[in-house]
Amino acid sequence: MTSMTAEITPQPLIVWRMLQRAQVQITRSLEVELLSAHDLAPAAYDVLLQLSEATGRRLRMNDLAERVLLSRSGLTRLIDRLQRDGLVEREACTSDARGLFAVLTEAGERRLGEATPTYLRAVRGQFLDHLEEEELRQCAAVLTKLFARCSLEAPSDSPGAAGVPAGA
Amino acid sequence: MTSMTAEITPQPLIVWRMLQRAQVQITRSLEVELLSAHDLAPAAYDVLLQLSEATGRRLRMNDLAERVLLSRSGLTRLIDRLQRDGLVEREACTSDARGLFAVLTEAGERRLGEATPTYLRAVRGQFLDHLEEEELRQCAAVLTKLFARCSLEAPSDSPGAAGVPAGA
DNA sequence: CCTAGAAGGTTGTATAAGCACCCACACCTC
DNA sequence: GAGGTGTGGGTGCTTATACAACCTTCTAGG
Repeated sequence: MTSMTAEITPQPLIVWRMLQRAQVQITRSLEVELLSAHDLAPAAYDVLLQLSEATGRRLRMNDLAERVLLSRSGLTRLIDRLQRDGLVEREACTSDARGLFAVLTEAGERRLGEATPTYLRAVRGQFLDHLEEEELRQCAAVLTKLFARCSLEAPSDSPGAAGVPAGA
Repeated sequence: MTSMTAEITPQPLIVWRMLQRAQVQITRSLEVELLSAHDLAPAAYDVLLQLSEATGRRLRMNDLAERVLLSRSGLTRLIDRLQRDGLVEREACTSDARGLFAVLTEAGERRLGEATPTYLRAVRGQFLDHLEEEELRQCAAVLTKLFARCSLEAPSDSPGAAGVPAGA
């Protein structure tokens, strides 16, 4: 059993450790698939996805950086790469000369479309498929609670965020 | 349901996205605390922790790399840094001249001891404290299931891992 | 207006991590 | 016991990311 001397890892801590490992391993497997099949890093996929969901398929750099949890400089470089590959473009913001939009291109949309089945397959295969509906609901509840109670920023489409009237 | 136009992100997917964000944000906050208070990156903390839990306070490089989910070269460099700071030492393996042990030093143990309250405070404050016992149990159950059913490698002290006969 | 300061983005630089490759030793077969 | 294969670990190089400093433009106050 886990105890026999002083208990170094109290039970709740183990949950944290498991969570960490699970997340890392799932993410890594996702990364491998996405990279090998579509030459797309997870962060890049995330950018394309966020853009595709945004109105006008465009987002201000700053806004986008927050959504994908990247520093602004990190996003600058990521967009550089995506632009080089023709998946996004930068477009000036007419109402604020400092501002720039990252805009999803046709090619970017296509690439996102190609990659999405891979993405879904990976996430389901490593995660979602192994949970019952009930368990999934529990996860959702727990996570929602965390976002509400910690200072965590919820994803734009989670319950508690704008466009999703929770109980609907 | 969540829909109102075409639902781009089916409900289960949202769980995944929330999980990702939560994990990243918690980890980041943990990193900030650990770095600012103890000049210890999370990976470094993890290494010290694993060593402290190992018998003889030592682990083979390869073994350690697996436990902290780092590539071998990544671990080589991390141990380099920790060794430079006097927190671990390398020690030859008598039974296999190729092998090396990473060994926790006194200083490393001390540093781990200092950092642990910070670590615990962060994990609890961002995560554990916000969940009821019941929710925690649900999380544990879900994660355990994942480790069992996916090809994920469980942490050494989780249920399902070696020295831990689940029900004990 | 003109200036002070804040905000949006990019650039310089540092760091951690991974992959591919390399060397030394171990094991196995003959 | 000599050669081939595999394993443990380290090195060279590339990459993604962060932080800090920077430039430009916007906004407020005088």
